Amino acid sequence: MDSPTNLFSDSAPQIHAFVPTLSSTDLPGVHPQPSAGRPPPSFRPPGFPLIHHLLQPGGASRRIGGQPNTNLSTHRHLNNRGLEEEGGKRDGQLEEGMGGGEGEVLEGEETLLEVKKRHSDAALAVEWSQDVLKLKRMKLESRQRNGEADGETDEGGRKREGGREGGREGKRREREELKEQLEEAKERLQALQEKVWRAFGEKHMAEEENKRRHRNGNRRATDGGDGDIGMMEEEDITEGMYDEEDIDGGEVEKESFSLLSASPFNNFHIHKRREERPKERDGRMERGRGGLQLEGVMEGAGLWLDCGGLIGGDWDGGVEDEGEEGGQKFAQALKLELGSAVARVIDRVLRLYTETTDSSPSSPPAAISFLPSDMGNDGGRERGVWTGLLTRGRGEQKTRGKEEKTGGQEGEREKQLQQMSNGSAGPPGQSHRTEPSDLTMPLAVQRSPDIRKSHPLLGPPLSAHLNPSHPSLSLHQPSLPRPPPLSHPPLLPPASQTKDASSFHPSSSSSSSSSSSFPAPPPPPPPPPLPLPLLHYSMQQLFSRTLHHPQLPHLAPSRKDYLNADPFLEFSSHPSFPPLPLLGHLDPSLARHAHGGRERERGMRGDGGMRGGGMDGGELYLTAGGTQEGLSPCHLKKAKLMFFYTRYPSSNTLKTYFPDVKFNRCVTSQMIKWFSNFREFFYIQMERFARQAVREALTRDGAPRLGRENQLRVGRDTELYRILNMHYNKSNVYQVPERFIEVSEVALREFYSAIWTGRDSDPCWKKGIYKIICKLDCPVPDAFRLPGCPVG
DNA sequence: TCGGCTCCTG
DNA sequence: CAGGAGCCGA
Repeated sequence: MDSPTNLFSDSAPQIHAFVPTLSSTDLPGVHPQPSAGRPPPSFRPPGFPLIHHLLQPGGASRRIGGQPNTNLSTHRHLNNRGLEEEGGKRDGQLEEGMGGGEGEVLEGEETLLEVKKRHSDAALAVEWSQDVLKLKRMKLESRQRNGEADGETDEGGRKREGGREGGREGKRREREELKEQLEEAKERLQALQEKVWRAFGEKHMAEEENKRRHRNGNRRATDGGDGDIGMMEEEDITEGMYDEEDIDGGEVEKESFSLLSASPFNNFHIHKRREERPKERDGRMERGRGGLQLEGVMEGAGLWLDCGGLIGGDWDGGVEDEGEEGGQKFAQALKLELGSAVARVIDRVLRLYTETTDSSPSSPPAAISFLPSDMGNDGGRERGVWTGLLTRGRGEQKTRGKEEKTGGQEGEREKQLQQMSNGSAGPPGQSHRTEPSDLTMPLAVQRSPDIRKSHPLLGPPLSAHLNPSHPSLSLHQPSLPRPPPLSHPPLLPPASQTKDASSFHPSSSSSSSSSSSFPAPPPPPPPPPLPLPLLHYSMQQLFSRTLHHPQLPHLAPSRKDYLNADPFLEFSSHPSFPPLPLLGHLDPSLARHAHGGRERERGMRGDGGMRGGGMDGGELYLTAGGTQEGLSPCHLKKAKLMFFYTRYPSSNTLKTYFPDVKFNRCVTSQMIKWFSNFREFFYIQMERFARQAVREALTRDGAPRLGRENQLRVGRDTELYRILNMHYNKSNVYQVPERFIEVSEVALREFYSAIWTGRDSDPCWKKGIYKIICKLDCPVPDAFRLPGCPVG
């Protein structure tokens, strides 16, 4: 978890995919030129298939050459492209041909496979390519017939039977036609092949041909054969092919630069790519040019595909025939154009929005959120941050020293705060609390830098990826020295500590001061489970507002006002976090589940509800006097944030910081129970990571040294930090105070020490640790004294 | 006796 | 996260 800038910088390439410079014509895979020499027979302007794709609601990813339904869809496309001219007479060959001539195919395929196994050198590539072209053609023919059959199931078996009869009659003639077409296609494709060959070099093409040939063999076996090619033992081979394709089909497809199969927009591949992206990024430049360009295409596509069923949907999967390539290219071009256009619109809207919020007088300066987290000095600075959020200028008074010196003033201030909270007008933020659904890491990784800059209050991201060139980095990565911890001397790791640190320390610290000087970005932390590109997020935002609350747009102008009115809302209603996790995929019905049943049952509304009406579930708990009989989810979130400062709050402390709660025995117990649960989680994690560290220390070198303890740290780039942040600061809109990190480190080391020395055999071994941690509480920032929910 | 805490369970 | 049991100290 590190500076937010880093994560956004990391996502920059993907965002670039939307900039106009990457228009569809610039994309190699979309460029019309490569298809110039392609056999045109089956190409049609894919108007209908395109729309068909766009209208695919499910967005289910389809694997190439995979399941029958995949083929069905593809066949329909072929059907729709006017291949009907060959008519029902071809239907008859669907089964007939498969039974008749497939043997040759398989024999040839066996031969090819054998050859492929024996010879991998480039010299065979050309020869193979001819075979591939042939097979491609066969496959296409087969698909056409299959499409005839599959695409018209509505008409029942009658037409099929009729077609079968017609097929018998014209069987001979059609074979001749097919052969002619095959020859024609061969020639054209061969010419094209030579072009490609020249362009990309023999070796590369040889490999690609090898792969493609293999894959084509698979598909042909899968799809059934042509009329002039026999079929035998198909099942066995096909099964094998399926297996093989399951295993490495995606890789083959990804690596191949196949002009015959320009279908890089494959969900499977995209997702696979995303998983590999971190480690691939470095090596990508070293790949063949074709591969590199294809990467660009795929990256761009990935963003759209991530929009789930919105538009990417079903259209990319498995379309691989040259006959469809034109349509595919058209679809890709349109998709990219749409993508860039929508992205521009979204960017504009977001820019407008963020300008209004940034220019609002009560908005904190951008730098404030990235103040060096030197809460270690007592949290005073952090308090300043919070106070700055609440009321401009008040934060300046909040240095620790001043507070101690001006206790009387603070008392007055507290009175004022209490008045604010109990005033008849009601706390401004009370009615605007929000419950943003959080998707911390994934978003953070891929959110736009612009967004991030405009919303500096976002918590630190997890990733340690840096883009030092990013303009905001200098602002937000101050080089202030890390403050000394309060009570416990920090067991700062030695400078030499690196990779062999414990797993909760996956990389060098980039937090605060020590990290910014690291020359090279540390190894990336565990990748977020669901990276969310900006577009996805933006679309989610737009859809969550428009779909859930279509009336919202007209409320947009007033947003600035109520933002100013409620400082908490600076966090809570911030659009920087999607209201819906990726799960939703822009589908409101799905997104509804993402908020969790309990909160909804309690009257907690989704993000949109709060924004639209300024209502919040918390209001349901309000009594006439402005306090609540019960505890709302907002209170829970606030309590979690308070846990960053105090692990063992007293009842009085709780009453002080929850002025809007009407405390009774039950409520107090519940809140105390909350903190008890917080502690439990905290200690469980500490113990878990400490044990892991001990294990690793033992396995690392047979003679473990206690010096390893020095590597026990909880930097913002560690897994432990990520877990803690996710638990207590799920929406990640609050900057975890450095103080808490230090406390966590102390706890971790205490656990480690206890486990290391075997003290954990004592049933009460944790009590001593509890006692230590108990003393490390620090004052909660005054901002928490305000009623309401700080971050939603 | 009561409040608070930990531990366990669901 | 809540509920309950058990423990401890005021």
